[in-house]
Amino acid sequence: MEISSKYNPAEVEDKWYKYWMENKLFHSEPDEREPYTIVIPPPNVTGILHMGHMLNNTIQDILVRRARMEGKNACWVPGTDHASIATEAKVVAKLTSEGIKKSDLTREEFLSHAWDWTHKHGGMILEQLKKLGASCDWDRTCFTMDEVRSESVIKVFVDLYNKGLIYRGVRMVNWDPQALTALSDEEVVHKEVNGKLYYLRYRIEGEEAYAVVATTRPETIMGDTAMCIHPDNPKTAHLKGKKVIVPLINRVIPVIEDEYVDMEFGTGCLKVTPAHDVNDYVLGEKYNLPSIDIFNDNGTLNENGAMYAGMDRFDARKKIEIDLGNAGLIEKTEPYTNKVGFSERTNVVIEPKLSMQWFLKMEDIAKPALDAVENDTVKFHPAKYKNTYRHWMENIKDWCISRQLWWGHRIPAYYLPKGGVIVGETKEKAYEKALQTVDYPISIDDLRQDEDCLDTWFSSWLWPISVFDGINNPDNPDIDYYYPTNDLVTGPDIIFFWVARMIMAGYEYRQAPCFGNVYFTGIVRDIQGRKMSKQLGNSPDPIELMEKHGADGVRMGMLLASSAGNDLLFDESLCEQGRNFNNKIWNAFRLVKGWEVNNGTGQPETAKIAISWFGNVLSKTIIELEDLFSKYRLSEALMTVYKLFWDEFSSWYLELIKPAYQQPVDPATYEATLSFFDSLLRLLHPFMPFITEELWQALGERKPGESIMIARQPKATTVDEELIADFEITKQIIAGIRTIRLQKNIPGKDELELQVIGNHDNRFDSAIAKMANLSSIENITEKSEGAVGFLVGTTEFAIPMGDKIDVEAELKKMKTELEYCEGFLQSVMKKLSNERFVQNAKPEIVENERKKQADTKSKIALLKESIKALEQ
RNA sequence: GGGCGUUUAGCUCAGCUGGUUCAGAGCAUCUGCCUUACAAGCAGAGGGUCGGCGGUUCGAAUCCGUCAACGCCCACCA
Repeated sequence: MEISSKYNPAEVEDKWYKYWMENKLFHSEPDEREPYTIVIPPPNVTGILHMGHMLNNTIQDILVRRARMEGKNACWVPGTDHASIATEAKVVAKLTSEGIKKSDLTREEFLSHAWDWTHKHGGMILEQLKKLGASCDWDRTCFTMDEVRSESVIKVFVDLYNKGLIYRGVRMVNWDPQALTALSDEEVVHKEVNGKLYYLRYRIEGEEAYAVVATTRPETIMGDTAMCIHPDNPKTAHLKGKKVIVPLINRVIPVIEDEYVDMEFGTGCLKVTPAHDVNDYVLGEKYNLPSIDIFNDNGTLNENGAMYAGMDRFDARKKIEIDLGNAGLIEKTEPYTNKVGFSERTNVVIEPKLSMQWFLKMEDIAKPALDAVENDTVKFHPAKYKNTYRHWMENIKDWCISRQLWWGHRIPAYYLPKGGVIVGETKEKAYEKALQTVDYPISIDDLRQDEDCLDTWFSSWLWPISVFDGINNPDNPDIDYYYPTNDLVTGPDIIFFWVARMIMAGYEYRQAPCFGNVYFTGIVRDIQGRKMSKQLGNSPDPIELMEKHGADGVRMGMLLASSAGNDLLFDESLCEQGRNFNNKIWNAFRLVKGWEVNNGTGQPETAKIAISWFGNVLSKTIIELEDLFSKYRLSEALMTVYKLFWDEFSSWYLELIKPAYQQPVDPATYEATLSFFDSLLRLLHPFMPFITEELWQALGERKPGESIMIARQPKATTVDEELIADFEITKQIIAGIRTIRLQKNIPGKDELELQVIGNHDNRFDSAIAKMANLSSIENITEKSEGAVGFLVGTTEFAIPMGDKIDVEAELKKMKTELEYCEGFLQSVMKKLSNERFVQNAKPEIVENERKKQADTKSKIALLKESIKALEQ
């Protein structure tokens, strides 16, 4: 049969993915086997695949496929996230482009647009994951806003409310003036911004003097309700008990004293704007100050902004600077860098704003979740993230869970006509409850549902439970079987958003951890170490990459770059390495399958050696791999299999057993080789699913529906370490001869004679002869004249050269070697003559040094002899 | 401002509890080969005083201190 010398992924990948799907090989149902469960970190429903997804899902697929091949009942649940704020923003933008304003639509109309959008663009990312080979159980695909998940979210909200853990209150929250919603602290990113520090003059009431205040936000002076000084600050002591006048608007405000004020900063005077600064808010509470809100929700100034009403906050800042300057009320300005909060989603400057929001009390539910990670019930890989986690959990603040959005789970709270709120899973249930609590007649239509919806993470945190319907039906067979899940693979950037909260939900609703291990991937960066981003245009399109290099090639490229716990610098050339490896496997297969088997052919000695040696190397590697997988060192595991296939199997084993051109192979060797190949494909399968399936199917007779996917991982047998070590010496001898060939320009076709001086194990001589193309191997006592030699251990090997020898070059080489050996011997002797070393060091260490000493001495003797012989 | 982490070959990284798997791997580089599986390949080779300084020890890439550079997380100093 004629097979191309290049592997063509495009021809095989879709075929096998279809085959796996048709045979339901991804699907899992509870049975008597041990379960292995992963839930996917749900990507945004309308998102498209980027390199971060590629990495994350490649890792999950490797873990799932490996577990499946270990005989576990593997289940990888896929799904998507409704991504409340991001999706709503996209829908609003789309409507705007069509000339439709959100404010002109009813909630129902808007949601209908949002669902249209979701159905049109949704789920594409899951289709893309199939290209990667992801072995998800697609029959279990979930969406955070589908019926079961929505019901779960509402149920949990009601439950937590009834437990007294959810409350409603006016708090200072992070307000996004573009998305027009509150955000949790985690959704705010602080960035350094170059701005100005303004020194503003506040006239002291009844005096001609001024008190000067330093601020970065002069536009907020209209909201000032006090000035604050430190009680012990001599510089500001003259202001005690006085009142000052707010510039421009001439409102009189008191001077209060609090130790919060930093005496060193600015002028020692602080303007207090309780409505627009978190610290000022605290001061306002403490001293019972009025709070004047000067902003509209969209960041423009309201009627409290006096002559600036209607202006955008940043325009107002510029205008007020001019006006204050003209009025002589700015003492000076200086350049100033400070940290400003930005919305993670819309990237606009966050405005601290007082508003009524829903909160979840965190302290109690955080406790078991903190312990679980501390005592490794939930293990973090790498463990360094335990510190980050602990710090956050120990300082946890209540979670603002309400969002002023429509796209999401609407808060199941219903307001009564005469005040008060009832929380219930449905309006009907709330109404029933209301009838019991109010003493006036009401109809169900009198109940008005809260307009807000819940933070997206309020549904994601239930994910490991809700995908198995464990909230609505806590005793169903799926949740009993699959929960707790085994591994979670995600990025450290969402450790607080998601990971921590899932662990909390796990303890709150299952009294058990939601997963055993969390594998944190690094961030995918480009080769220069920059984050991949649309703006930079440095992010390759994953689909194009897979079309170019094959999914297996890209998977390998991703993994090669991702050493455990570090960011990865991704470069397309890594995929080329993956593709090259695919070709290597492909061609090894072509070689083996091209052989003719002849029952009459006897098994050569070299083949026997090769089979025995490689069997041991294989077993040894299998054991190594088990260890690496147990530590989640996947990149190293891949490298280990890579070297096993490329170096040990292809370069050594296959070359050893390869019959002469157009000669048949004996059946015993052929069978052994097929069996090794089979094992190698199984070891490789979790990393490169497509090519391994293609070749495994062609390697032997397969029944319909059979697949390498559900074959077992090969098992290790006992390992003969000594045999492996001895063969390593054989490799060195062969390499030594090859080096001489190269140096002396002797073609591979020319047969050589090998002379051995000293101890030599001749078990592998036939292998040496074959691999180095020798006509004879001879034990002699003295190297013949005109032979070029090399040392392996303390044994000398030599090739007679006749007149080809370059005496000068040989001498130089040997003298260099001698010099090195003498230096080495000296350092060993120095150690051994140190009494404290001999006394204190472990006996085997000392023994080792003695052996080094003896070996080096005999080497030196050999070299000296050879040099003497040459010099004659 | 606090906390954590990183620094080992040109690049990306392994080196756990100090001493033969201690100076390693892959890629890149260099040399010679189109040898009938594979030139996207084969064979071979070179390359690092383990960030700087100090200490502990018979012995330090490994433990301690300190400095430097870089990265990440957290924090209300206007």
